[in-house]
Amino acid sequence: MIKHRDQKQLAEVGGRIRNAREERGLNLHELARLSGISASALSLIETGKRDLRVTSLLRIAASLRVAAGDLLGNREEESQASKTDRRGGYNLEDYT
Amino acid sequence: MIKHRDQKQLAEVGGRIRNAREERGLNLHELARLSGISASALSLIETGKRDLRVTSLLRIAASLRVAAGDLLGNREEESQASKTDRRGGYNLEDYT
DNA sequence: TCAAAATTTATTGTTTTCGATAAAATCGAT
DNA sequence: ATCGATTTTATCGAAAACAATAAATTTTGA
Repeated sequence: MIKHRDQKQLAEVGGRIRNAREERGLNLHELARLSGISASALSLIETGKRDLRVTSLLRIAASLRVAAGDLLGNREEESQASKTDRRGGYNLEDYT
Repeated sequence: MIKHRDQKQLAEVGGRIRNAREERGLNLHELARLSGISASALSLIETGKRDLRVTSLLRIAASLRVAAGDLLGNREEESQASKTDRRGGYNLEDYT
């Protein structure tokens, strides 16, 4: 199952894929044939229910002729980083 | 195992991660703690031997404070698309 | 040279992606 | 309301990601 903190991001990525696909007038089966990813997997991806692999993202981007980075939301909000760290601004707390 | 046609792309992504990590003076264990991805997995990723999940890429990018799209090589060469297709420039051949 | 640090590789077990398929649900046009 | 197209959801099996750990290798610097 997908971690709660990842869901939002995956839903955003999926939404961008869906937008690009629909802008191009493709249905899931057509994108499946173009990308080599099954329509059922694409449905899960577009609805943010699956954490796809990077090469899958790259294939989808190539099929839709979109820059892969755009699907990740490249020009978006910066997460505010903690300021309590040494070593050039890095907080080496454990990941949580 | 990773498909031959994906290796080059993954190696490029891995190389960009490594560059960003080294620019920041972090070692694999430190990035592991920041990102929640083990150092051994990071080694495989940086050397292009593992097809990481999108949320892993996003966590690495956040840890390194790099735009995730930059790790995918956002400003790169365009793959020349085939010209033999209907439907607004889409070639619906099977994926191979 | 030598030793510590960093990275790579290997192993094991768990979880997840993914294709294939089919069935259920939703949507759209008539 | 109905029919067809599209999308969603579920199930199965195979392949792969991943954590944890440890061993091997490479790099670095004293």
